[in-house]
Amino acid sequence: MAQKNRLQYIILGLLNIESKTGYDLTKAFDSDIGEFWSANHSQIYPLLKKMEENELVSHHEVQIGQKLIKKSYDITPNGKKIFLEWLKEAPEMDNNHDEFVLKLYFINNKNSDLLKTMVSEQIEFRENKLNHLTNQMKDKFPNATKRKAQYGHFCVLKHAISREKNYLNWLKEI
Amino acid sequence: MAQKNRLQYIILGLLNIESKTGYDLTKAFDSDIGEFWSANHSQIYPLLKKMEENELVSHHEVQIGQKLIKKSYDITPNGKKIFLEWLKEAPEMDNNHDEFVLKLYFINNKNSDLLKTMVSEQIEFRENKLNHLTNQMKDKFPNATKRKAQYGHFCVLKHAISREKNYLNWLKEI
DNA sequence: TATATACATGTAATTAATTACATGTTTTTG
DNA sequence: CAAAAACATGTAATTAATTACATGTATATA
Repeated sequence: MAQKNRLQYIILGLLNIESKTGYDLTKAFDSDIGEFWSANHSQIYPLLKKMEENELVSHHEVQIGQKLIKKSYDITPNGKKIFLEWLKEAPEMDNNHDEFVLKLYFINNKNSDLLKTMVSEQIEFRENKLNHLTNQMKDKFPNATKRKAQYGHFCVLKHAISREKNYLNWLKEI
Repeated sequence: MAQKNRLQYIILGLLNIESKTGYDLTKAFDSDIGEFWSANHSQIYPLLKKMEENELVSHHEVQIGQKLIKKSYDITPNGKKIFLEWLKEAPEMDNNHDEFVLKLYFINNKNSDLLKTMVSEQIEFRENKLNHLTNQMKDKFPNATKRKAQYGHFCVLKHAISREKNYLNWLKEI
């Protein structure tokens, strides 16, 4: 694609919290981060290698059981520097690539059956998502202490929830 | 990237309205469609060529001035079929890749100066965007007739506006 | 104890998308 | 009329990201 190397910064951000293996990082995209970003292990492993060459991360080996040796990656001082610089830069604004919205753009007949089906399916989908997100919120931020400890994450989740609510309102108006 | 060929469908959708040149298509991403999707001419021209090979589009030549010959592309019956099939499919949901949100995720100190700067800069940015969008709305949909004629586009713009308002509310809460 | 599931780590092939390179014509405007 | 801006169309190099290929270990469970 030729994007702005965002995965690299996400990896740095996650390693900045604590040492992680490629597998741990991969899993992060199935849970927390996965709520708003995606990545595959087949992209993560080679990138970790490249980042190690560039001295943004290093790794130490951890023996598990009899044979298995895990590579646990750590952020280097240089990695921290690069990460903080990125945090401080103004974020790039790229478009919301929402395929539902894209499709809708091409539908000009207010009364078409296709529009009705699309909208009602989308409503169902979004309601499920909203449900999932509110559960996440209950699980992860049941009290003020947790909200403070991970304030950024809390805000992001709150954002996702209000976005879904707003999305649903809009859908119902159509 | 290995995405789902969405640009191809956008091109089909735009050609389905009327015959267009590569340049016209490119410009579409600076105006209407550009509000929520992006593409470069260096991606559009080769794709048009490929789509012509696949018989989704064809072109006819139009002489301009003395020397210049424009290629105006038309959607083929097969192209229309493919486009409508795509419209009917359930849209793929991919993540909102919002870099501001991503950065926020990594900031856990509620009182940090960085957070304050980031949020206030983002508020400014989003207010400009909201402003731009409401102007678009006034320009393009001043009356009910226009809203009906391009209902999809109208809905998309309304969505963008309500999304920005919601985004701003959320930002101000932080 | 067999077996399924989760853990763990890679590479290869392909495609999508950006940035930069490259060239020429037509129209507008000062 | 000269110059700038907009029109017009491509290619090349690079990078990002997905899907598929490939292999093996450790742990939980039936």
